[in-house]
Amino acid sequence: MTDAFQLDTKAWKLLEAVQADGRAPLKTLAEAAGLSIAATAERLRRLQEAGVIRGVHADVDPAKVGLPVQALIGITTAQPHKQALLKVLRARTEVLECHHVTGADSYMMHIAVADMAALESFLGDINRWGETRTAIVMSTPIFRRGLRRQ
Amino acid sequence: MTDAFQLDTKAWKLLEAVQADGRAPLKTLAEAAGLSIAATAERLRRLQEAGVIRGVHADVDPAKVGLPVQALIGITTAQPHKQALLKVLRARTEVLECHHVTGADSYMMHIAVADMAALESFLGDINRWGETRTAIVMSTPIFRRGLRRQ
DNA sequence: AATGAAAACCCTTGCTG
DNA sequence: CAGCAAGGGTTTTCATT
Repeated sequence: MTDAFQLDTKAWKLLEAVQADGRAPLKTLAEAAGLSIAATAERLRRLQEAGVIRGVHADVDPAKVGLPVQALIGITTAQPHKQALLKVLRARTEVLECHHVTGADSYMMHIAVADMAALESFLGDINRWGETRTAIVMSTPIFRRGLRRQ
Repeated sequence: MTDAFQLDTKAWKLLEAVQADGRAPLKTLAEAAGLSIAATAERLRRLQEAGVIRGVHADVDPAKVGLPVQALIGITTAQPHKQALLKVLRARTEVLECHHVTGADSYMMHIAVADMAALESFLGDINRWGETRTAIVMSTPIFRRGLRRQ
């Protein structure tokens, strides 16, 4: 189900190229991978079908659209409340990402909000479901790095 | 410098469309935004120039390329060691993302590794720079959700 | 800023080696 | 998988508003 896909050098070069620029024309990706255009199109199609490439998405800067404050929030919730909490989190546009994790926290999430008042309000709302721990993001020195061949 | 960009309804529709499918043809994006193809291309160009769109990237599933174990790691480091630690983290392909945060932790990072042995080895290496706290990611119920109009 | 139309470029398909 | 060619789409450019 979640098995690793067999990737040769050309597949890795192709993945690196399409991670770097998802809108690059096939011609450019083909040159990067050392493949013909037709072979590149076919490989891309298969990588997507296999789920190696989950999608291609524009990355929008939260700060540029009015959400300059980011935070990482952990929340400890009792098992019976997990589903209700998740439903609430899914409904809140502030939540960029949320992981179900081992340890003291049940969930760790990454949020972006307009200002400290919005953060306070968000925390007030979710505190109903458990105790939270919040770390404000000051900067992001390593940002969503593409996967490379080990 | 990091000022919010003025976005009208059509710009938001365009952003939503290109976040949903970064490789969609201009024709499709244009229909989603209610613009002509030429106007769509021009707006996309300006959104990228302004940094609202930071890039368009293929999203590769770590599990499918041999990195099925993910973890969120916090590390507490004394100020004089921060630069050295960051240099190490940048050099390690395991690190997907790393935030400089407020609170007890200096950095919070998201990593993907091949197995528990690789996680143990990674932690052993960075423990030289400070105390770490590790949460294993069991699942990711909310994954890199695109930004929507508030 | 937006439009429509022309020109340039790109992608797909089918074929051969 | 490469190369080629034909065709149909797509993107870019540009004159116009």
